[in-house]
Amino acid sequence: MPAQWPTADDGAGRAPLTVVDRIKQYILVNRLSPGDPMPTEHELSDQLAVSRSRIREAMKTLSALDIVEVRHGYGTFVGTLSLTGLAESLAFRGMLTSHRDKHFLADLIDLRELLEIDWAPLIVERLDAGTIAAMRALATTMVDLAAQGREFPVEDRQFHQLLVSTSGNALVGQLLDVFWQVHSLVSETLGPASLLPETAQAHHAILDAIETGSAAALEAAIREHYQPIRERMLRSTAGTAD
Amino acid sequence: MPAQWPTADDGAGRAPLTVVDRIKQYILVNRLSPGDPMPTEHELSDQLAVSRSRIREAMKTLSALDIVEVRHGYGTFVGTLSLTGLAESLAFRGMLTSHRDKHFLADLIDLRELLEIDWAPLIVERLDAGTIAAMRALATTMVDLAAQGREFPVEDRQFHQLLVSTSGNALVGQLLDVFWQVHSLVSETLGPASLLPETAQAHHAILDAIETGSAAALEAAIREHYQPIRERMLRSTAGTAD
DNA sequence: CTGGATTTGTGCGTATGTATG
DNA sequence: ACATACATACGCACAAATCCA
Repeated sequence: MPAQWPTADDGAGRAPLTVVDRIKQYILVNRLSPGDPMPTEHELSDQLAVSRSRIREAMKTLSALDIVEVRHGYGTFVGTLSLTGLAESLAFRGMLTSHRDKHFLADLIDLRELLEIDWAPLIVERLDAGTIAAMRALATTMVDLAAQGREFPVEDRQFHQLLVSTSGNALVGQLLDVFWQVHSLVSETLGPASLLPETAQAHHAILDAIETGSAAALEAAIREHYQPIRERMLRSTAGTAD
Repeated sequence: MPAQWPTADDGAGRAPLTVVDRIKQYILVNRLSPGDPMPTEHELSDQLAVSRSRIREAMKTLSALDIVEVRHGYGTFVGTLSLTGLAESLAFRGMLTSHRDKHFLADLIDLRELLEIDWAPLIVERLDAGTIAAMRALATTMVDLAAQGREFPVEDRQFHQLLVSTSGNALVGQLLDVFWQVHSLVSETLGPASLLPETAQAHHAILDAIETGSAAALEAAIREHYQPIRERMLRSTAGTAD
């Protein structure tokens, strides 16, 4: 089946399509899936009748949104449509505004807490024993690391990923993971972590609540988990009054 | 005050910074705010010692994330850090996967409903009379348009923006607005709208519930609002079995 | 309103680095 | 080790848009 190439003028609406839009159209019309190879820059340049510079700039836009993925010296492929762009954008917003606008981090934490609590009833009902065991192991590792004064980003991130994996809503899982990344990045700029043992222990408390089978208990445990994080944030912003 | 320019080698970690990162650094170090002018491409090219093509490609990445905003023939400015990139990315994901993967739209609707319901207690408590009046006017307009068989995207979008404006959480407001845009774009590909009168009337029901002062009533009204939307989606996906 | 200056947008040629086989 | 295909990078010239005197 020959590839179909979108034209510059889009039928009815007479506004000429941008190069970015025409490349998106190409992917849609030819029903490509994530991972499928894209034409080379040279071929795109020929088929769309624009210079390679424009193709490259369009590709930069598309790869920033993970619509395409460029592999140096190899080729270009349809991207996985992940939310890396959102993570970058939010992280930068946090860095830029955390001086004067403390709302951002607070809003971010509120949203994380809110979304996890939303799934509490489903979690106590459907989280399977295997997942719980894996989370328990992560929590134990976190406590150990905290006792040594070390942080535990990988374990924490995976713990929360597993927690909402029950929801069955892929979008909320990806969103929460992005929020975790942003929170992690931005809070690094607020000085060293604090209250590590409390934070680590809170994960055990979450698992305990799940095993009681009470959604209300889980909700309370999740709220308590975010408490030391909030305190640290408030103290940091109080200290860096510019 | 002279501008500070970031160097390629970032102090400790000896991995050379990318052009994108160095431009981000420039914004951060010089404490620029959204709307502030950026150096010209030529000046960036000189100061960062890379060609203008590279600067332009980096700018494309940054403008895709709304970190900078480029105005043809005028200049480049620090962007508003909006979530337009997320909207584009999600919209494309929806277009690409809505054929074989019906989860996406369903997850999106679930998330919208969930987040609006989260704020129901706060809404019934704090939404002021002026805002309610404005929303009532929008709902009336929607019903009128629906009676004529016309759609009402602008009114619907603004209605939901006002609904969550009470939350005080700017992030959730922006996220919900993005979800609205994505939902609107993707559902266009599922054929013409249906159940317009029911959908329009549901907005009046939401306001009625708010005026009763009961969070539970509001929650129920919000759920009912999303019901015809879900039905339409299910019927569309059933009809387009590829 | 008309230039003219500034700035971004576009096109092209060429050389270099990088991955695959 | 070599050849090929591809992405990366640079520099220049000109077009188009915007602003301001």
